[in-house]
Amino acid sequence: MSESRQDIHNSDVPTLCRACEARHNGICGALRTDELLRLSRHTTSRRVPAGTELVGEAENIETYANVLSGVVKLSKVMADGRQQIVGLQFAPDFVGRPFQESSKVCAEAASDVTLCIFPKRSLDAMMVEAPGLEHRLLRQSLNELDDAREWMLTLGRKTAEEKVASFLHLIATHIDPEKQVARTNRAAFDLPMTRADIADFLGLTIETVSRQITKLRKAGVIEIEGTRHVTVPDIAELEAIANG
Amino acid sequence: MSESRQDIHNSDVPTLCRACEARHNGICGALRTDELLRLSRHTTSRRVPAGTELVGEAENIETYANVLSGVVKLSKVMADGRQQIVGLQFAPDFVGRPFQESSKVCAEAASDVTLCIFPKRSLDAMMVEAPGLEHRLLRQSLNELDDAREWMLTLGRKTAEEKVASFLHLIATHIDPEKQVARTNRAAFDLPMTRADIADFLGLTIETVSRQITKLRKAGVIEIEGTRHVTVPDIAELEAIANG
DNA sequence: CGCCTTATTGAACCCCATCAATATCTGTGG
DNA sequence: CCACAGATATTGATGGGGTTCAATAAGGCG
Repeated sequence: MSESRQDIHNSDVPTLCRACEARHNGICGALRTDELLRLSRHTTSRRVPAGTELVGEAENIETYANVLSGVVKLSKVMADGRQQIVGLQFAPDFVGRPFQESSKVCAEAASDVTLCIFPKRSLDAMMVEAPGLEHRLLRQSLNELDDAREWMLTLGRKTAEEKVASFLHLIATHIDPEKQVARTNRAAFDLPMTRADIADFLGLTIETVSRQITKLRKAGVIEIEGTRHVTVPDIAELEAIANG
Repeated sequence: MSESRQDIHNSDVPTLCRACEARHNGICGALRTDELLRLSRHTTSRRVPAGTELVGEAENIETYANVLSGVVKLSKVMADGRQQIVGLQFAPDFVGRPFQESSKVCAEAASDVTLCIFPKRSLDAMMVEAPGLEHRLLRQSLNELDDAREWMLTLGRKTAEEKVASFLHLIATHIDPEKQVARTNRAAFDLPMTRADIADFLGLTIETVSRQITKLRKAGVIEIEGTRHVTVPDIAELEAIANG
């Protein structure tokens, strides 16, 4: 879990990584200081504005990345344009698909995003030497699989109102990597994506999303300022609606 | 990919494993002969009839398993009974959730199933020694994640007809582990599950599934004998319908 | 054959999509 | 600072795909 915890304050650790590792619990935590240093030589930190396409669907992958801030959306598109968002990556998630030449999804910055980008080859090579890396990746993959399956239940069986409530609950509990599962029953945050994105995530239309948000607002389950800022006075109530 | 290929015919390999490994490409392929032998001491092969619950939702996990034949369904249930199947495991898939005490899904035999069952502790211990095991598990997890995301598109954006066509295509291409992606454009197979299961997999009702199957039959896309046996004269056509 | 489970078919309804109009937000330039 | 324009969001009216309720038919197994 934290093999390198004592390394965090080691002055040999790249500054970029120190700032990251101190707060997050990403895959790089599996690396020893010297490995981290080696990887960081080919690493660049980058800020990209919302809407930037990081990897196209069926496109060859040359790089991996860690999300440092913001939200990355993974989506799939059908021939006739129908779109479905199949995953949201928050800090400190790893973005990439090892063992595969090309991506089966499109990765795009949903909000403004800060990324730590490194070449596929570098990490692939390091995976052979440092088994802890594969261990971390396996853990994250299994968590993502749990999330994906949880979302399949939402997509397949929930009503529009339950879907929107589920989405708001997801964001409320994931947007801020600092306060892990805060014990307060209250949350305030900015929606990291447009109504169109939310609709594509929920398998709904923009109009239905808008109507359900209005409905939740009028019912006092959420409060909204502008179109993006949401306050949830009672997260438990929101969760109850999300789960029927 | 096949580190132990030369071991397959080694007489030291447990008979159970020899029969399995020869045909399939499961996670045990990552083990050396002596490791395989050690694991096999705690391993039992078991046939279970359709409907057998293997792991309950939120139940503690004591064992893992490999699917040797048949289909295992993974499902989630809401408080009010709404159900969604979130994964289908075919031979030689691994069934289990490492790094977690309890399961977030219910695993149940969809058809009659043959399993190779081993204690969680045994494999967990072996994962520490044999890094190749985690490598295999990572590969399978990433593939399952790809599958889950593909299915999210189906659940969120496809019509009932496209969903049923997608399901039939999935079964046609996965039911028989022997003939990997057969090059013929024709397929014949038995549906491994009831209409109720299919509905729960597609996020539809039994009635809608039945109507869409009838529709595909009348259109000549599929032929049906009894309620289970399906023939697909033109898989490409089925796939075209599945993808809009 | 007869019983029970599973599947099909029919009719009415409803939730969400679609089409359409209006409102609000955002940022840019006068 | 305000006006304007394009993008984004809300709200309304209508319609359709899938659900629901109900009845009939077909398998499966003693």
